[in-house]
Amino acid sequence: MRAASISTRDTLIDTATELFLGRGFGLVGTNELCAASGINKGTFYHFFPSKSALMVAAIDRYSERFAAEFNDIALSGAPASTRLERFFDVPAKANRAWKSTHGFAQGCLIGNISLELAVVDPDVQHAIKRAIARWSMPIGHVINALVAEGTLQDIDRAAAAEIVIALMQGGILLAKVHNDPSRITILAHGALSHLRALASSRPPAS
Amino acid sequence: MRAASISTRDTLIDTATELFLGRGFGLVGTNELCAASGINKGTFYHFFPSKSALMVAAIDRYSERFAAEFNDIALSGAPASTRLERFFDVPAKANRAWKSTHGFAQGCLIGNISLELAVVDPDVQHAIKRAIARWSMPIGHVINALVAEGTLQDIDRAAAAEIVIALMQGGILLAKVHNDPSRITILAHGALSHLRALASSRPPAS
DNA sequence: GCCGGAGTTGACCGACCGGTCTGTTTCTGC
DNA sequence: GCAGAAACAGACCGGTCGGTCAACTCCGGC
Repeated sequence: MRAASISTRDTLIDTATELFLGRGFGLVGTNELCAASGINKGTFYHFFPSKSALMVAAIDRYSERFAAEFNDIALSGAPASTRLERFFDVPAKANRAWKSTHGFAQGCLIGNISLELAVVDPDVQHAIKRAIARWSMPIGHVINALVAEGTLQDIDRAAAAEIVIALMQGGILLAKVHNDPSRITILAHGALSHLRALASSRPPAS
Repeated sequence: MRAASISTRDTLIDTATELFLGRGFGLVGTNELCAASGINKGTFYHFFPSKSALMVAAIDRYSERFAAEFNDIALSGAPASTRLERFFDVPAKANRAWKSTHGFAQGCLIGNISLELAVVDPDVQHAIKRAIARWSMPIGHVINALVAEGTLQDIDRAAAAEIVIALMQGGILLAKVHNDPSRITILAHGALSHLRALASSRPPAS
């Protein structure tokens, strides 16, 4: 049935996200993927031409899910500096949820997979760039607001948004190593100061 | 001969570091490891009980190499704030060197491998914690100096050092995604401001 | 001068890898 | 109610995986 087929594909993507988050790409096999999804090999390759194609789909869905949460924050009525800090709650919350069900902090699919496949598989590389671009938009929106209200000097929005993403990723790494999701939030406290220093040292026109 | 045996082990660790940096742990096989090292399977398992034991050895050597460079910077006569920024030159330089020989930015062995194996293999997890502790020492030394000279309010040294490491890791991720090692240096500019914000919001006694 | 052990070799192991193929079932459009 | 496509099943493929093993070389100590 068609409805079931869609959910089969979805199930595959969701379990893939779970497993790849836990052990990366190379250490998770197609058999395991199928078993965990409750489907057969043939069904797997009916929906995806390859294992790495599933990885791309997982990255896309994963990045869209987070982008939606970032958008909600960006469009909320809170003060811009508050919204900036709240962005960090998104990965922090996801990490806490994961930890409560799996027992350990999980990290970020984008950050984690980038080494393993970014170089080897161009499609994955593009998916990762797409994810960062998606996340940069709501974050850039808030940075815009910070500049407009004078909290921040004029600054390259895209570069600043990526700095924020980098701060998150750094925090996620600490969270993973120490198995403590609250480390992500700590990084949030310095984000605005960090951007301010960047704005004063590197004008956007440079 | 004994001399050759030591260098065989060293070769194995060095080529493992190269290969793991390029494609992670799971996607690099023992056969490839042996072929690239110019040795045989038996020799591999003469020196290491398992593939992941080699990973641990590679992490240890890798972290020691960087720790030595951090130490040099920490003990140099430069102003403390300059030393803080110079820490970021270490991964930036390594990334540039790698890019010039391999054509792409490589990332960091510790940051990259932590997802793949941190949970699965406790030995690797400990090696990663060891690496971060090693790096925290010279960085903490400079943070101490910043506090002593009044540039920074009193702050939890260990936590602050890990923040700096997190900033580096975030920068390394950007460098990898954009294949541009200079992204690491950009993160350095805001490091001091970031720590200052942290110091004022979270006193060390908390 | 030979003995023991470190170093090294490469064939070999079963398990599992990603992926293919041939069906069978189930839904949909007509 | 049937034709055709989409969904699903699962046996099967060659190859590679991490790891083992028995044999051999080489060298320092006695």
